[in-house]
Amino acid sequence: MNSEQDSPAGLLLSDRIRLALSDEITTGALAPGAQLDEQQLGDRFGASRTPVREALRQLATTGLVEMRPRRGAVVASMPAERVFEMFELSAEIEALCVRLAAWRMTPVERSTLRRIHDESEAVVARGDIDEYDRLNWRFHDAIYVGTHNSFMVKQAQSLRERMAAFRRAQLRQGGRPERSRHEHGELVEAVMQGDGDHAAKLMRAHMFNASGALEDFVQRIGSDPR
Amino acid sequence: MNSEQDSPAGLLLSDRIRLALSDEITTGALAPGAQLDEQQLGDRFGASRTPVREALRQLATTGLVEMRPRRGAVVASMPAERVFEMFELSAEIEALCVRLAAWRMTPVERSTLRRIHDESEAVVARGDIDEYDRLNWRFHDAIYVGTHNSFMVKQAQSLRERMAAFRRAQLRQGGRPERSRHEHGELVEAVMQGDGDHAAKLMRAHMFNASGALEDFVQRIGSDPR
DNA sequence: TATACGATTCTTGCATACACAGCGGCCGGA
DNA sequence: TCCGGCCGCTGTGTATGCAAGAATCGTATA
Repeated sequence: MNSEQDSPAGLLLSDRIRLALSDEITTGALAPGAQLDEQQLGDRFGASRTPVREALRQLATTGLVEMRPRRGAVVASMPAERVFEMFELSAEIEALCVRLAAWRMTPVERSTLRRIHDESEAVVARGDIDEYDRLNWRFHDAIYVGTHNSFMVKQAQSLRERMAAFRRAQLRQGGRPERSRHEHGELVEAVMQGDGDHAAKLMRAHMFNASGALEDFVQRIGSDPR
Repeated sequence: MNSEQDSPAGLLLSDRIRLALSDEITTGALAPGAQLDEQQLGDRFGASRTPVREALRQLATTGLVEMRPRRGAVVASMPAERVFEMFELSAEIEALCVRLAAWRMTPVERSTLRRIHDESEAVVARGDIDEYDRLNWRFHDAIYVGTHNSFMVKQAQSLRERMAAFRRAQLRQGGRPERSRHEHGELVEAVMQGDGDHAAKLMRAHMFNASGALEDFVQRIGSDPR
C-alpha cells in the first residue's frame, strides 16, 4: 500500500508530504471533502504527526485543504460556483499575462512559444491527452515567463495549479483538444505580431471556451459532499 | 517586553501567533531580513516551538517569510524590483475588480462606496493619514466585494495585505492623500455610471501614481539586507 | 598574517507524550 | 418511542525530548 521511499533527496519530510498531498488533491486522487487524518497520513508516509501537520497547515494556506479547529482537515470542497469564480479570475490573469508577454517577450522566447505549439500538433493528432496536458502547461508557462515579472509568474502558476483537475477534465470533452490547439495557434500569431490587446481577447475567449467545456464535469463532481 | 495576554478567544495559539507576526511584518515592525528564531518567538508569545513553527510555515506559504531548510526563517526580503512587480500585478487586479464592480454592483453597494468616499473628505482635510489608510482599505474592499466573486475578493485582499507596508508608506509622500482622494472621486463617478472600462483605466492610473510616490521609500528600505 | 581545519554550540527537524475539546453511544426518564 | 444528559473515546493542539545539520570560534599551519 505504501510506495514512498525514504529518499530525503535534500527535501524536508514535511515538504515531501506536502508535495505528495498537493499532487493527490490536484489530480483528483483525493476527492473534495475527504477527511485527512493526521495519524493515518503519518503512517502512510512513514512519519509522525508533526510533519504531517505542518504540511496540512501549508496546504490550508494555499486553499487546497480546509482546517476546522479541533475538527481536523478535509480536502477543500469545490462547489460549482467557486470553480467558476476561480475560472473567471484565471481567465483575466491569463489574459493579462499574454497581453504583457506579447509586448515584452524576447525573440528567443517567442520562438520557444511557437515551438511548443508546433510540438503539440502530432500529440493532438494521435489523441494523447495526457501529453497534450503537459504541453499545455509548458505553453502557458512560457507565456507567464514572457511577462518578465517573476511575481506574476508565481501567482499565475499557483492559480493554475489549483485548477489543474478541472483543466484536465475539460480536455476530455469531445473535440476539445483540437479546438484548444486551434485557439493556441491564434494566440501564437497575435504574440508574434506583438498585438497584446488582441492576444488578451483571444486568451479570454480561450479560457471561457474551456470553462464552458468544463460545465458538465463540474456538475458531476463539484457538489459539496459534506 | 511582552504585552500579549493569554486570551484564547476561541483562536488557536498557532493562529494568534501567525496573525501577530503577519501584523508585525506588514506594518514594518519586523523589517525584511530579520531573523525569526523559533525558541525566541515561543518565549515572546508564551508558547512552545510547535505552534510557532506552524505559524512560520503558513507565513512562508503566503510569502511573508522565507524558510531556508535547517537554517531558519527570516522576514522575506523585498528588493525594489519585486515590490514593483507586485505593484504591477496589483494594479491590474484592482483594475479588473473595479471593471467588474462597475458592472455588477447593486445600488446599495454603489451608495456604500460613495459614502466611504464622502467620509474620507474630513479625514484628508485634517491630515489624519492612519485614518485615511483605514478608509482606503474599506474603499478598495467595497470594490472587491462588488465583483460578486468571493474567490477574487480573497485573492485581492491577500495581495493587498502583502503590500500593506508599501501602500501606507506612499501615503506619507507630500500631497499624496489629497491626490489619492481626488482619484477615488473619479473612480466613484465611473462606477456610478457603470462605465467599467473607464473605471479600470482610472484605477490603473491611480495605482501607478501610488507606485510612483512609493519609489523614494522603496529605495531606502528595499535593498536586500542579507 | 591569512587560511584551513576541527570541535563546540546552537538551531532546526522530527518523534513522542500529554491534555483537552468534540462526538457518539448509552442510559434514564417522560 | 423519543428526548436529554452523562460518559468514554477518538483525534487534535501543544509541550518536550532527541538527533542531525549548520554556524561559529579557536587553533594550528603555511
